[in-house]
Amino acid sequence: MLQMLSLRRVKNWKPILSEATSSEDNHTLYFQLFLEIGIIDQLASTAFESQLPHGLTQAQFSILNHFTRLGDDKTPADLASAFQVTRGTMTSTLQKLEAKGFVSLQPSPQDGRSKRVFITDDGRSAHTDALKAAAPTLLRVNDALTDEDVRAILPTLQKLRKWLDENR
Amino acid sequence: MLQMLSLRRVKNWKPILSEATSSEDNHTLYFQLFLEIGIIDQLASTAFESQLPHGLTQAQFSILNHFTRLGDDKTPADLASAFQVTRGTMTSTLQKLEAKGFVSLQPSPQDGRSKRVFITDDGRSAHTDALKAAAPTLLRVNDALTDEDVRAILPTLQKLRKWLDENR
DNA sequence: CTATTTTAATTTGATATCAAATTAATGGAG
DNA sequence: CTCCATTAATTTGATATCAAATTAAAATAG
Repeated sequence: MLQMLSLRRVKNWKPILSEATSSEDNHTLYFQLFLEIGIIDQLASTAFESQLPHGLTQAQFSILNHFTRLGDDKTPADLASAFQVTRGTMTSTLQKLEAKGFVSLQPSPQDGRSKRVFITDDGRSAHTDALKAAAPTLLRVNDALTDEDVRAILPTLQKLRKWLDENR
Repeated sequence: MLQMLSLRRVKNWKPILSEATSSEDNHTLYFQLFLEIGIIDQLASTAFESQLPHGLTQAQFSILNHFTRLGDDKTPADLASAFQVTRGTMTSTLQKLEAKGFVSLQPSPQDGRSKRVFITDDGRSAHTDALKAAAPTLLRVNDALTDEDVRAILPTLQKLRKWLDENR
């Protein structure tokens, strides 16, 4: 499937030595985009994780965050799919969260193979603590970008994210 | 690279505070920005890494890419700092690259404790192979974004990346 | 109904990474 | 010069993750 998209069939393709609109190939432009995004993600993730309370990893925080927004009562398989990790990884992450008392796992009434995962009151509280801890660091980014900067680029990033999510 | 340990794994995020103060608006705006960036990075990295030739990991490719962009003759400590990994991790990654013949490590003439890392001709060639392998996938993104979309957001992303890099 | 296939969760073995300990070399204070 | 603190790289032990194998239950085919 990917092979069908040879260079010459892609819209906006230009010969390498063309001076038409840019000194760089399209693929270089996109590579640059993903390189910037990758560096930003790495720097931001490192900063964020170092502030998480209760010994939470980002994986653990992400699950609490998911539950507070979209509700709990999910299967481990649901969560593995939502976060795009293997079920084995989700088994491990949920065991860590359960050991901390932040989620509760119960057998599924409908399916003897399955389980249902719920967030506990302590889990909700830990999630709130994490958001509070992260806020000051997030707000420091105001030294680099204005709100208008962010609002100007968010729609394009959302468009890209949705496309990547639907075309993976 | 960071796998699930990342903001980028948090899908379907929505602001908590619909009636927030401007300060709270701010932090949710920036949280949303980093979530979009994180998800994009995760999806793009997964797609990219699966196409890498020569058994290159993303960490290994990143070093070859760094050398072709910014020049080689760096110390392992320089590279560890540039990529925000520990020196132990960099030791390991460089050993893998050296085993493949893509970099060469030489004792520093100035400092008996230190080494200098160089990219080899095979390393440059592997880097080119990787870019060629990735190009078709990168260009598919043209289905989601125009070149103008990308050129419009790149300066803001660069500004953010530079600020994060200088303020970590 | 029984046998087979599929699915859910877990376990196992491998790898990438980190933090902390170790080794070796440098540089500075006396 | 000698001793001590610092620095560069590596090693070690731990953890998060993945792919593949395993176990148990459900769904399906005959």
